[in-house]
Amino acid sequence: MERPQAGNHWREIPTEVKDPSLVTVRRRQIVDAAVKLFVQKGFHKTTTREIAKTSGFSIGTLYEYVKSKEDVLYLVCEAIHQEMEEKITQRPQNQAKGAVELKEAVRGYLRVCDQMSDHILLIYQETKSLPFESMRFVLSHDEYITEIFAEILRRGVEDKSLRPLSESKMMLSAHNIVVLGHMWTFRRWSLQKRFSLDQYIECQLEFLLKELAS
Amino acid sequence: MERPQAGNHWREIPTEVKDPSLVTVRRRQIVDAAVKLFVQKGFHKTTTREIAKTSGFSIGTLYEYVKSKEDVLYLVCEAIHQEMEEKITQRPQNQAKGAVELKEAVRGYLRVCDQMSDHILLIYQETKSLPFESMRFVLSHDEYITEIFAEILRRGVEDKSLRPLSESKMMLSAHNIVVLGHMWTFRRWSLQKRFSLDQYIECQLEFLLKELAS
DNA sequence: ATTATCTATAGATCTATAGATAATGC
DNA sequence: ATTATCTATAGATCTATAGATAATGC
Repeated sequence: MERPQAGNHWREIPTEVKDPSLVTVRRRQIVDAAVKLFVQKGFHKTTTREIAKTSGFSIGTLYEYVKSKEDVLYLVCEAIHQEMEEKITQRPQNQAKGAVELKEAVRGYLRVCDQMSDHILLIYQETKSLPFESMRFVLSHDEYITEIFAEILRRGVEDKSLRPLSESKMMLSAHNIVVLGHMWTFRRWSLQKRFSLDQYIECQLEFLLKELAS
Repeated sequence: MERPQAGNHWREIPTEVKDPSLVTVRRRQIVDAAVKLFVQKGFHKTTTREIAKTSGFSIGTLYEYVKSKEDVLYLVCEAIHQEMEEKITQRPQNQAKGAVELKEAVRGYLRVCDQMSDHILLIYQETKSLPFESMRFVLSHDEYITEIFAEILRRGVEDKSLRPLSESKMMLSAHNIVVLGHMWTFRRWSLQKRFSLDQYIECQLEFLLKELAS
């Protein structure tokens, strides 16, 4: 699964274990366990012992695959972002253009956010617990997603199905779109009183196209 | 300073100290110290000793004014919300109506968010660390702010300076407005590369009025 | 006498590692 | 022989409290 953008590589986390495929398997176990526990109780209230136990091995083994508890958090953030990027970019590239492409992309994106709401929430809440370097890697993911929408907007402006927009306004609109997905996750208790996912999507699209359509 | 809404009262946190005015003074010291520390290093990485020391008294004294560390977090959230509500509702009630009132209110709100960005961020990141009951009180603040904007939208629709909107779409738009302020805080590193606060406000208002103006 | 504050620490963690054991492959 | 895993625990916290001291007001 190639990363779609050159600048978007991940940090190497050191391990004591030699067999790379075993590292992959065990770290997947660690990530699955940790995601579950962090979503339930947050990073700080989860202990390394719990992570090890839920992963299916001992605390000693856990520390063969990571150097610290913060490494686990980084692996979790990385895995979540990879999953999001895959889901977003692997949408069937239908041939739509301009405003129609935008609608399709926003629909797809908001569905992904809905599926991954716990994970998005987790990242919002725990990113600041990462060491600075790791945090920068995590934040760059967000810029990447924003850039995807900026590109679609540029194409829409070019083919005149969207009204003319300065580069800055295009970026702002891209940010707004990304945030539409996040707000569905962190305001869900409030929003879901009134809206199903589909209603939310269609209403937001209506607003968005009032803003942008030519 | 009357609370502007009846349903919007705060939790009582028990104390061992008899003199209520002393409790007010000391808790203000605690909140000021804790806000500073939590913004810097987060709730979990801040120790009760640090809070006591920064407040200017001993750990023993701290525990005369709160029962637990989580009480401190609750007091912090409460103080931040009070400050926000005051700043938002005490805007000079100019006589503007409809779309103009909306613009003024959004401008005022986004300025408050800019001033309080560290605090808004803090609440986003640490609310889930509160015990359930406290969390509900904190979340109700958000609904209150949203309702302020919903009211303005209703008036604008009524006087026809805004286009007709169903009650649901009005609520959604109110949520969107509230989130405009929050996103300025949690995407500031990205947004401030391109926008000053004033530019951000005017661009978002332009988008918003394209959506809503009649 | 009562209230507020401080010092000292009990008790309960939790992370990370050292050293022992089991499994694998030559 | 090497690699992976486990057990047991060192060492370092951190929260919350008990009991001692100082300050206040009658």
